[in-house]
Amino acid sequence: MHSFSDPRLNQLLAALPEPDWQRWLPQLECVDMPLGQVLYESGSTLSHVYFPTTCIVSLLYVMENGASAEIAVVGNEGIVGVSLFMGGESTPSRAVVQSAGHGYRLSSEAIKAEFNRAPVLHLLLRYTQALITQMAQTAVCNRHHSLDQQLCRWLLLSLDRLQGSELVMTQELIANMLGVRREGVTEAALKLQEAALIRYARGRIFVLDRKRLEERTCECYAVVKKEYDRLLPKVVSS
Amino acid sequence: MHSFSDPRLNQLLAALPEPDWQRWLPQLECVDMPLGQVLYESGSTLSHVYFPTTCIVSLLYVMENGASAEIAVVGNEGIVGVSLFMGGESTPSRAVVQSAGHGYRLSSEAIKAEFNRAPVLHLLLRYTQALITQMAQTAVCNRHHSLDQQLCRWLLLSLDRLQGSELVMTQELIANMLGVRREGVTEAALKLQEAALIRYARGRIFVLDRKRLEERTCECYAVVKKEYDRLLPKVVSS
DNA sequence: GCGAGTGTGTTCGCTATCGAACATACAGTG
DNA sequence: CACTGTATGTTCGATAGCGAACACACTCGC
Repeated sequence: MHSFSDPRLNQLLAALPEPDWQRWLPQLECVDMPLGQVLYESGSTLSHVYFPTTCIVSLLYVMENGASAEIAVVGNEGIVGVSLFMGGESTPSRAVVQSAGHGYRLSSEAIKAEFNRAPVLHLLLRYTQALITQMAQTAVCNRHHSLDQQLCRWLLLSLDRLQGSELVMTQELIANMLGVRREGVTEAALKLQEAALIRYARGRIFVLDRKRLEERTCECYAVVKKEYDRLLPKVVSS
Repeated sequence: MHSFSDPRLNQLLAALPEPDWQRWLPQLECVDMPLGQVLYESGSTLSHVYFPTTCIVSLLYVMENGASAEIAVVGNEGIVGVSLFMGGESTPSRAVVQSAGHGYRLSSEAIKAEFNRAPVLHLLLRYTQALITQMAQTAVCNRHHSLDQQLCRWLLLSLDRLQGSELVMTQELIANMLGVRREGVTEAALKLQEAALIRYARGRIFVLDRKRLEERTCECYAVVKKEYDRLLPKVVSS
């Protein structure tokens, strides 16, 4: 028994009309995506687009001084490497696997060829608009909301892209994503643990009370969620 | 003598191949864009896309409590209303004229019809990628850089979208855009004035030393600038 | 069962920004 | 010219998050 996941766990792939799907299938290549793997570097020419199935990928901007901040997160609802079909070939950010799992990839030539066929295009563009919303909301949240709220938002966004309620993730890594100090994350996480919203231990976080996390986060989470729901095809629960 | 500007002051329109341009021209409608005009509201269905020629438009997210933050700025290099061709029809932000002037607009039906013709598409998508970069960098900047640096960035981004070196803009408005207090902008602006980088008086800001503004801002400005230069057609100086 | 490495908890002083309140000063109106 | 509104300047205490340093504690490999 191999560990390859069903490509249609990715919602964009799942939403492809049958003829498109049949054409894509032979070109899709399953790839293992271990924690920390870099899918593309800032400014590098992308060779593939990635469709996560069971992993989560962070889009990070890495500053000149080495500090970084997550500007968006992509899971099985999306695609990594939109700059390939947006026409830029590269983008000044890095894509890193934030939660290990699998995904499928398609070569840049294949995606560009596909993109020149109209029907597929609209689905990918709608997804891109949702991604834009997530970025915009990240900007707003960074400006206006507390670390506590941002941690809740981050947990929820990650949770939405995984099955189950466990995240494999250290506070140090979360701090890198949010662009804050690790100590700040420790304090915020302590509060959440004391309030029995989450429980964690050495790199594992269990979400105990999702509902109250949603109450505790800022409006940014809901705005992004609503926009993904609006723009992307409904998921049939598997 | 009317005050209508040449539509080809907009760089995207200017970059249209001749046949496309001939087809678009009769559909373009010149519109006056006074300070503060709202081109679209959060969530509303867009009726037109706008091509600024001599104005600047801010894309703002307005929070539940009424506070706002600018997530991107569009001038004669771009187009307002990308969600129309991205497929979403609306977006959870507001577009407001930040600097008065003129622009041209195209009805949603027209832009969608045009978008289904391949060649035009690539130009608009490349622009959209540049816009995505601006948003991502806004998120990073909000997280990591000082108000002083952000003010420099904002001035430079605005300056790039105007001819001349004067901005008509109060500190209060800048504060709204940056999502900070007006007093903070006053302090930062004072420093810049004392250093003779700018001079201002009652809603007019004169940039005296652009070079040193660039030295003083964070890397975010250069990242965005470089990406616009890379992705968009070269401008022929008029 | 020991040690090294990793993950988490705690503390302290520091700084940028906030929130609120108030002062000044210029510009257009009548 | 006086009045009014708008734009800018200044101050004060409060606070969130930073930077640095250090303590503890669990886990894995030997």
